[in-house]
Amino acid sequence: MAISGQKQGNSGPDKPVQDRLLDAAEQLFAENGFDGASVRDIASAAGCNIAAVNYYFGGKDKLYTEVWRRQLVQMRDARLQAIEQVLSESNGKPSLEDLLKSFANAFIGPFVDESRSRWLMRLMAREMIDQHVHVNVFVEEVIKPTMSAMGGALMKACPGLEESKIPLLIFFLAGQLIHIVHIKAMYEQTEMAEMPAFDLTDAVENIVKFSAAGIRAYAEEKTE
Amino acid sequence: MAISGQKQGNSGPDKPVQDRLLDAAEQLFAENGFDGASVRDIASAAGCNIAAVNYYFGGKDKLYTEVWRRQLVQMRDARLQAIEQVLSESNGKPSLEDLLKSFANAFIGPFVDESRSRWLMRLMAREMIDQHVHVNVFVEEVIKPTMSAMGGALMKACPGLEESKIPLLIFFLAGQLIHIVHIKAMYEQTEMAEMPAFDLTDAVENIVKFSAAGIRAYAEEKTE
DNA sequence: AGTTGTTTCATACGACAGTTTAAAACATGT
DNA sequence: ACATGTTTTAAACTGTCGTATGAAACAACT
Repeated sequence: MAISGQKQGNSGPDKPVQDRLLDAAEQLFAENGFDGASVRDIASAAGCNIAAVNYYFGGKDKLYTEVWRRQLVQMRDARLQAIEQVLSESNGKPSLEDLLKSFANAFIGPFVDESRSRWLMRLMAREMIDQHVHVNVFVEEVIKPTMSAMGGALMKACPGLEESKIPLLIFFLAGQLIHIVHIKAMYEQTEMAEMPAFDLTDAVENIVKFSAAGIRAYAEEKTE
Repeated sequence: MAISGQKQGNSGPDKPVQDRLLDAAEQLFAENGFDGASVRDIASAAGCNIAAVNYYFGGKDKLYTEVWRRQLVQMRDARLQAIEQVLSESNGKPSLEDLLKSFANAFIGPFVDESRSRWLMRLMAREMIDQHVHVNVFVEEVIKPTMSAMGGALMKACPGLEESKIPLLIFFLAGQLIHIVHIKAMYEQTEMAEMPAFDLTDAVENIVKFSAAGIRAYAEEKTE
């Protein structure tokens, strides 16, 4: 069993087998769920033999964990980078709207980017329920860093904010963002007659406006 | 195959087989997912033979659909009733906070009520992803009636609201509510050290405050 | 050329899934 | 008591799943 020393083509359809497996698994797991995606389908989509997943990853579970971990770090980095960028561009004193908008776009970015993986949301939503990989790694690798960075940035954008309420406020923001991605997916799968069309970027703008007002309701508290 | 004419004991452990199957299936589907819950387990939990699910429901899929439909109507009724009650108690002019609070409690009520079914959220979250029963019935039976009733009530509580934004605002509210239920579930499954304890009723109160401010940001628009 | 270590392949294995079947048990009306 | 229709049961059927195996193909180095 060899792990290192690959050719690392990194482009084109002749990537190393591990990468092809990870890519195929990411898509199929997200589309059909952990149980719904068979090892045979994954191997077939990756253009290799069934035994490859056991040979390289030691089993279906390990492959899934690896797929998941790959998404986690990228998700966290995108969010952290978006926050840092807003902070640096505003010399440490960003407007609340700018911060929210940048965070929101980084948050839902992976879910709408068709070129990379628009199945990520389903993959993540499944994981929130099925818990194949322990919750702790998600908390430690994504939630905690994100909450910490975003909380700090919020304090700078809204100096009057009560610190103890900040995690809750971020939860509210994240909840709205996740939900509109779900709604968007629902719109794509059914003909919602008599209901208005759904535009994601428009929804994000409104979340920014909505949440900015909600957050300010907590910032103005201290001044009264 | 007989469907009608049961004893309808309606209490105690000697309910008709169909009901026992539905109850057991509801719990096991929610706990382990559609694939994770085997017909054998369900029948065993219901205290009857494996063939009963095919005999009475015509297959695992049909049983699942029936479980789901049973939850849908009850969910919708709880929400509609909460809205109507607030409207009647305030003679048609409810305060925004009262309306939001009542709706929020009706919304998350089924998810926290341990006596009835605290697995409902997982069941519903799964369904949002896996789509075993067509989305249309969910849209028609729950979303549309809820949006219609809540939208009308919102207009009465906030006369200045722009009507076209109302669906979006309700989505935001629902997104926050669903998310805190998820967060609550995460807290219960891991030891979130260094993170504050999570109280659902407290979170709901804050959602009311947060969303009331957010909604008013759209109500005061017309007056400017 | 030959040896060695790695990767691919077709195939087989055991387990468990949902469903079907046919007989037994039961209830009901005559 | 009998006949009739309904429900329950145990066992078998068919298919698919994840994994294991051992041989073939390949690459690299002596």
